[in-house]
Amino acid sequence: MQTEKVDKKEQIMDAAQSLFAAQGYEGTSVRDICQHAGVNVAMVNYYFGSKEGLFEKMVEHKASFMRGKLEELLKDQELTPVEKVDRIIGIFVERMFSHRDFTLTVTREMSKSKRQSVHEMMAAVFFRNMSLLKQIIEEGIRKKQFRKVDSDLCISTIHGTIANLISAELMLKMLDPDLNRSVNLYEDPSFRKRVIHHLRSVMRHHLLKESN
Amino acid sequence: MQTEKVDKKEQIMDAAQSLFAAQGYEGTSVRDICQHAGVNVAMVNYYFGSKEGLFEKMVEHKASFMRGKLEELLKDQELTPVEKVDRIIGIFVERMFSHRDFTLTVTREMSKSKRQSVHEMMAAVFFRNMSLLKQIIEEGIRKKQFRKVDSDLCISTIHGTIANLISAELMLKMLDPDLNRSVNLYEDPSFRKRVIHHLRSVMRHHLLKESN
Amino acid sequence: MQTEKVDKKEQIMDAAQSLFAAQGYEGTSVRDICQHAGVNVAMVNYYFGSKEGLFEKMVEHKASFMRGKLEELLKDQELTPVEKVDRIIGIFVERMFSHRDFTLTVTREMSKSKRQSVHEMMAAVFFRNMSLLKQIIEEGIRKKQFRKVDSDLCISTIHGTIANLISAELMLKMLDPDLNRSVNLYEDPSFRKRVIHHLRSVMRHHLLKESN
Amino acid sequence: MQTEKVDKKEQIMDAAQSLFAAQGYEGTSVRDICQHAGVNVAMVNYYFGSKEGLFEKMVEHKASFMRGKLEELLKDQELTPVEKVDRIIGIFVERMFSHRDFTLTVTREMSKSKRQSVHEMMAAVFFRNMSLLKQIIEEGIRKKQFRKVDSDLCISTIHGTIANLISAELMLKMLDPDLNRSVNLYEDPSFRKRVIHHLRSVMRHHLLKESN
DNA sequence: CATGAATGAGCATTCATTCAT
DNA sequence: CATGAATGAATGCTCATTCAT
Repeated sequence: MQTEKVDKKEQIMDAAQSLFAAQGYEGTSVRDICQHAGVNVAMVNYYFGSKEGLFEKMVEHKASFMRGKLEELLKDQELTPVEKVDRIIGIFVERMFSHRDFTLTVTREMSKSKRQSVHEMMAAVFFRNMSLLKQIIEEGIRKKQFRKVDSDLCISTIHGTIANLISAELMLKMLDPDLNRSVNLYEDPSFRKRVIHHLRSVMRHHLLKESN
Repeated sequence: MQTEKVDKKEQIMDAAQSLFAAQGYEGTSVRDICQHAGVNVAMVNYYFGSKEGLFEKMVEHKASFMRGKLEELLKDQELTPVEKVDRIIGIFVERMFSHRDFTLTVTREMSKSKRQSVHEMMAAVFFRNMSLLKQIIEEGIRKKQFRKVDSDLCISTIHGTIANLISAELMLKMLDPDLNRSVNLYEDPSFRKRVIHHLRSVMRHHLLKESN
Repeated sequence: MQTEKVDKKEQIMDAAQSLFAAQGYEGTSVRDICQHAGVNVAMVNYYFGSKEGLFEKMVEHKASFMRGKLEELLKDQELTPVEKVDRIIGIFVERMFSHRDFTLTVTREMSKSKRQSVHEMMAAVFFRNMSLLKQIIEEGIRKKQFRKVDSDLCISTIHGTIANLISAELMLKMLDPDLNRSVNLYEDPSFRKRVIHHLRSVMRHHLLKESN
Repeated sequence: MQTEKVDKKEQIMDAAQSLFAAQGYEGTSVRDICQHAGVNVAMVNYYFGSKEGLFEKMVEHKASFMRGKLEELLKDQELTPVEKVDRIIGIFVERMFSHRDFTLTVTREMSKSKRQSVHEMMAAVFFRNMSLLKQIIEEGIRKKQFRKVDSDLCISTIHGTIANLISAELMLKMLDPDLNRSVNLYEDPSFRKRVIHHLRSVMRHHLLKESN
């Protein structure tokens, strides 16, 4: 079946994504992935050529969710720069939380020197999204609506805050024991709201010449 | 003899730290570490019991640099809360940049489900420092000098920004090509100043009721 | 359709022959063969039952070139024994050089203990040709034209010399660097002539009671 | 123990030699070799780096028996060229028969294109011995004791005859059923004598201007 | 306290083959 | 008669660890 085939490849990529997130790339064996995906060990090499090929294809496939909306945002003439930043923060939090396995994996593997090509591919995927944010901030500065902030480091602040919340779940729950109430913190709408509100507040205070 | 032993242990931990940072925990073999440290393969198990034991001891040993100064800071009655935050940002940037191998490793391995005990130990190490920062922020709120901000998420913003700068070096250099000039970005004093200034500015705008 | 099938079978056997010669039986994968033959992986098992079946069928099919002329030679009453030996040497050199891939493969695989049936089949193929040569030599001895030579070992000398030239090409070119001039040594008529002349000379001196 | 260590390496090389001879290089697995040698699978990689490394080291180690005596022979001023050839034939037959596993393996693997370095190493090993024989024949020609024969092809005749007898044992026994009497043909002194006598006779008739 | 040798489990990958269509 | 997908066993090799000294 056509659908069957697609399913197997996707099953493998799904299993890979969650196992890579939980155990890291090297900490996850192909056997592990195939067992979770319910397919034969040889299928990974049959479909993806190698474990590394699977990783690359998985990143490419899963990264697609990030593309699209951001470009529209940039072109929208109706929105003010601060509204754009507000929206971009919302999109980032929603997407990175929804795809936290992917976020975790990419964040972690991006800083390794092994597998240079994968490394660069991931940097490029992120770079694309991040440079849009940079353009929006610089647009705000040009329009004199924003202070002359360090746009590159603003990106690290936004992205770093969200990534940190995902990777340091345990520490976060030690700091705020209330968070243990949520069965799944990142799917809890009130937590998402809290994070979005915090980040928007931080950025508004930082970017706008007169704080609200 | 006594010093010899200590040296070898330290050599192993040094080699482990930099290799774990570059290749990850599972991506680094005990043989690799021992070869870099110039010691016999059996030494790791001899001294540390296991590879995992080495990791744990290495984290404990290398984490010591984080302790000390922060407690003094909290007790210092002369400093205002905002001055404390400024100082703490300076300390964090300097230390995390100086010990970026350690930061990278801990950030990455902290989010793995395997090796639960290590996981918890690392969270505890970080928690200790982070909760001091939290106390300072809440002290500022109590003294009506700060807005009623989300202190837990402020910690993620500070820590996440710095960690992001360390782990996403490649993407950062794609955003700001000027950074390629530095041979070693994280040792470059002007870059450190830039980061500290950005973070202090972000936090001051966010925390203080009237922006400077 | 009918021709298509035959073509595909032959394509597979052709690819198999040259790959087995270059890499050995075990060193060549069914996928390799099918890729070179431009057919589906499953075709080998479909047509030949198994890789071993392909090997057997290929040997049988390719061995046909050896049959035919030799029987006529034996029956020819006009030719003297020494003329028959001369001719047989010519035929062997021409054929073994022209089909050096086959010669190489058979020579190599004949001495393996695995795949007993293949082993015996190949020995039988060769035995058939070699026993004709033996009969001719013994005819010469009977007719008192030849010395009482060791006919079995004469066969090894003729066959072994030619086979050695094919399998030790590299060493041969080290001994006589002039041979590097030929792009394809075994297709070079002057080299063939040289080998035929050498072998005829060796055998004439050995067989004939008075050397020419 | 010092002796123990040497023993294990040698045990592995011994097992490798006989299995490579029986099944070919690719047809023999490292597990197979280690099982026969009574050692752990990892020892091959520990001692020899890889299967290929084992092959190379084994060839180098086992080839040593060929060196030594031949050089002495060349220098011996007392012996006439024909006596030298007689002796060299005796030495070759004795050694190649005694080390028929090695002979078989090298003959077979020498003609493969994979593993180029091994290929060249083996050609060099053989070349060394064969070029000595060439020098002796050319010395005989220079001294007008031999005909102007093709010295390069004479080498193929001598080496090829012996190699053929080793690799085509089955066909040989079909030609001369008497040979089935010997439990181990190649260790049977009468067969060795027969082969030596044949080859000396062939070469004497071919080389000497007046046949005996 | 130190080490080279050794181990067995596990790794990613490839194999010849078979299956469903 | 033909095929792309799938399989389980085997491949060479590396791993963290242990052992004998």
